[in-house]
Amino acid sequence: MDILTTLNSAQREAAETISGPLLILAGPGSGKTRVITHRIAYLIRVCGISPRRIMAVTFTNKAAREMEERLKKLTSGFVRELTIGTFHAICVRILRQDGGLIGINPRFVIYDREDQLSLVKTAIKEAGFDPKQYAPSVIISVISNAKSQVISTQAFIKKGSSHFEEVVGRVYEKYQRLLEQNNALDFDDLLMKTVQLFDEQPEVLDRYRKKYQHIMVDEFQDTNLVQYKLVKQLAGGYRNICVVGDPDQSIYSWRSADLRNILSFEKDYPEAKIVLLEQNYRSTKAILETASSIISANQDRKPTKLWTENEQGELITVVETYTQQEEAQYVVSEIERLLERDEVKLAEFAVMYRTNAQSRALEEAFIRYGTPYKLVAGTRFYERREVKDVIAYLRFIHNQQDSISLLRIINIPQRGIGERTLSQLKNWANSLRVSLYQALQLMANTEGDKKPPFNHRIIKVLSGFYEIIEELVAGNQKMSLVGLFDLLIKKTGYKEYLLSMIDGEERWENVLELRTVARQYDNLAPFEGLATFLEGVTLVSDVDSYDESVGAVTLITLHQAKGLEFPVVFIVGLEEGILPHIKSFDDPAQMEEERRLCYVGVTRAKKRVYLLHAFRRNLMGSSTTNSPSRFLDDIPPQLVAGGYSGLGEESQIRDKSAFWESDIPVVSMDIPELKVGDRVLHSQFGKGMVVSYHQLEGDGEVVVAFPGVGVKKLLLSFARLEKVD
DNA sequence: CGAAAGGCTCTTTTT
DNA sequence: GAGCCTTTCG
Repeated sequence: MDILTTLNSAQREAAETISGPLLILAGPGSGKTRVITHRIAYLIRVCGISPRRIMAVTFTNKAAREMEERLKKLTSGFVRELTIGTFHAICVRILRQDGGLIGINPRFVIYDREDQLSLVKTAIKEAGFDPKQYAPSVIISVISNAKSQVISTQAFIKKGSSHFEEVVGRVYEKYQRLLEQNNALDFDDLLMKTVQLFDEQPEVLDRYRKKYQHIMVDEFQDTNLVQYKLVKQLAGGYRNICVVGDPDQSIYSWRSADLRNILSFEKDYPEAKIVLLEQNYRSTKAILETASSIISANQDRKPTKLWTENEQGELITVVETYTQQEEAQYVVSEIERLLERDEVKLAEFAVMYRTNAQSRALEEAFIRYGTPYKLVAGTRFYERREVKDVIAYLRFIHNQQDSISLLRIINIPQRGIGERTLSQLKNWANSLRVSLYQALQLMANTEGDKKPPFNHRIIKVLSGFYEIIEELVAGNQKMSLVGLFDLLIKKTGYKEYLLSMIDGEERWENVLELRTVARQYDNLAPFEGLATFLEGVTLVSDVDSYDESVGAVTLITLHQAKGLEFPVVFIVGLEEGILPHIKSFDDPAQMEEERRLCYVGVTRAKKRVYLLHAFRRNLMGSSTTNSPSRFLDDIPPQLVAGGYSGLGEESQIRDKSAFWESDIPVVSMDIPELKVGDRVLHSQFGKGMVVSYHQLEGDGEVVVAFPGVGVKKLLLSFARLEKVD
């Protein structure tokens, strides 16, 4: 019983309700995660339910990991057999295990957005259309939407009414056939095929139903129809299904998430108990009131009664700057100001924005001030070319039907296999009705008039590639993953290839980082290691690698910020056209989602909120002027420092502009000559060593490793580095 | 065949 | 401003 003593009465009720359907409507900061973890701990420790009979679905892998950590503490250990993960991760496991029954080869690879794009392009062409006339990305999103609602190709074609739908229908059909030929599934397939598996194989479903006595789903407001169906299938036996969500935080409708799932839940489970978590433990009264005033302007919602016992707290700061550069500069100088007052640490700040492009101006300001920051989406490690190349090799070694990977790697590093060679190979493979790789196999293993009609040079280069792959495939039978990795680099000459490039060093380091990731799978059996590794690298998201313990300011999109919290939050770009985004202007439902996005941002904050907007902003080269976001109008002036109520037509900021400029440190002092390996002294970070050095006009950009502090990118003119011996 | 240069189009958010 | 595609030249 002691497990639940730290919970308030509503939380406790939610945690104690273990049988039957349960809907928890949890406002921001209401201890939702606590309730879920404590509920699971209660099931295990008090009710004696085996962890193996519990499934918990989270929104990100990171959330799953954290929940597991917390549970380890609460249950003193034995959570290993718990099924916990995202819908996608859980479905992959199910399909590898049982997908064979609906014709899925367990060696399938998962196609990401980029792979999808090239496959859809092929599909469009094969269906006899022009990819320039029908944007592949649009077609992908229509197909994805269909899959999210478990609409098969046949069903799609049947219901298609417009000409466009007919086109998509035919492309959809081709696309699915291509996926099959490549033995690949896209993200949506992982979910849709699992639902199909359960539909078509009742005895398999029955096995899973019997296994999972308790199912919990977090972030339920952001589930789509296929996920809802899946939950419904699995919970069909015991009906012990607990879903947790907040309609006001639904921000993924563009990914086919459907708020109506909450209504469906109440309808499908009329006996469901509903628990409201309304006490907020996170934010000050001022912040909560600001958030409420923003969200209450939405028409299509039920009113809520969020409250907090926390103090009133600081007023909200609303700032208009002239440009986005000044906006960024304000953020950094304000952070530096608060840091000096010693109340807050670097990691306690977050800067949030609507679009990734906005991070650039921020980054530049952080670099200029030498203020450490971490960009959550920034690097997109797994989308880097060199990382994708190596993964494509590994993927192809795992599954030689994967022609998308084959086409990616066949001429990297350059082997003289160009477009013409490739089209000859394709034609020959098509005429024999075999895959590209089977064609290579035939070419290498047949003699006489069975030989392909290629000239000598082409046969030679293609054979060269084929032999490398064969050797690697053989290696995968007996080597550890890292062993295979190293063999791959050696046989392909990939390291030399990278190092011959201008930014080769950095790229090679990324490959080494990927190798470090691979090491985690090294203790698995040869074949298993590669399979698990590939699964892991395709299903990771940017937030998954986000580490809050790093001492740096967080730069993050509003979408990614969901579920996180920070003492101080800056939201930038509160402008008409940005937040709310221009794409939502003609659709009231989308506009409401923009508002929820703003609400999510504000409710991340514990102590202080800054809302910024710029008068002038550069978008795609040209400069635009935006008026302040309509969301700002909904904040009562008494909550805003200085009683902001819109600056009106005559923006005062133009006069202030000079003030901001004077705040920029002036380049005047001597700039030390530095080179890699030099030791330097920084007034704040102490002693460090120069890791890289870039000469700029009248300045220099250095990356310095400060022991115990971390790696920092600095501009010499601002960082005031001193060279030491 | 491949590197380099020039011209085009878009930009929301992502498992 | 960048990424993608096409064209051109070696």
